[in-house]
Amino acid sequence: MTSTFIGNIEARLDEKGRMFIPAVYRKILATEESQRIVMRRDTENECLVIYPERVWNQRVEQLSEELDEWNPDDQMLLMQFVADAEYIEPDSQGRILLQKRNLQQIGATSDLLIVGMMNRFAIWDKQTFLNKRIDQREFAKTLRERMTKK
Amino acid sequence: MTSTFIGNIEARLDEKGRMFIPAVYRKILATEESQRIVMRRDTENECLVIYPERVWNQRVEQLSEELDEWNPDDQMLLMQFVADAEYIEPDSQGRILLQKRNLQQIGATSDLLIVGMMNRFAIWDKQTFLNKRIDQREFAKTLRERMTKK
DNA sequence: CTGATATTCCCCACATTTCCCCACAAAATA
DNA sequence: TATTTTGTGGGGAAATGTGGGGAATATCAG
Repeated sequence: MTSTFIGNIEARLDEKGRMFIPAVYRKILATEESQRIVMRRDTENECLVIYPERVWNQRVEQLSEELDEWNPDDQMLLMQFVADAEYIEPDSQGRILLQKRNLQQIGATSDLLIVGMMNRFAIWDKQTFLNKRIDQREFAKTLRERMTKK
Repeated sequence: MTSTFIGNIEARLDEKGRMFIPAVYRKILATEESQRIVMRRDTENECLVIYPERVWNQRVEQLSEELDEWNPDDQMLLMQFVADAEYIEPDSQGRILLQKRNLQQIGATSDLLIVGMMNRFAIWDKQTFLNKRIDQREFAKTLRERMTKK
């Protein structure tokens, strides 16, 4: 059983638009069969999601199975999902270069936050994430209510 | 049948922010298949919870099953649960390094208390725990009422 | 086609953090 | 009292995260 991406790690965007992938995450990526990773803006939130290739493939497959191959609307959905994704490759220091349009999509300043999501992880502008966060007490309450057996 | 985490043990935080895991607990951890452990602030109280990886995985799975994969609110809950956790690794002496933000979350002074919770255990600031404790008589009464068959 | 400009990416340098290791104190056990 | 186990405290090497120079490559206007 291998580790998963958990936790949140502060990261800085340098002048050249580069961001390091935390060593903890790099180690997990290194255990993957394929070293390639895929980045896509999240469908729900203002953040970028990074998938190990295997996980990306699973996700696309899941969508393909669920959506109708001969329904044009469904196919448009699938196409758009794929069209906004791209392979990215870390440099020799383990940093990735973020494009201006990607940065724009998440309203990036130079303070970013890398957030684990088990089989993948997300890049947020730090402040955006903090604003989005449910406050601790509220979080506990919602979770409690949601999980308590009726 | 393996032992569980019970009891409460005083622990000190050293200059570098390290805290030893009591030998009793280390022995229990050693019986786990995976040596990895996960730490997360507790959702309900001002303390840090330490899970053997197996127990952590169970918990996440439990949440995943209960929550809806395509409901954004549910996903936010799950993400926040995962985002506040981290793998921690004891050093060769069996100590763990606590980050400043973790210490802050529990209002840690240098006197801590390690409290068993069966399949996991918690780290409290000693004074915080003592304040939180239900007094003995009250405790007996509540327990009696709660357990008495109606 | 050519030169100017921007982009990408390799490399080196350095500050900071983490963690390995040793030494020893304190407590438990024999 | 001897001996093992457990807990405490640093020194310093190694890993990690930053930053930037500059070569190679791509982009583009004239």
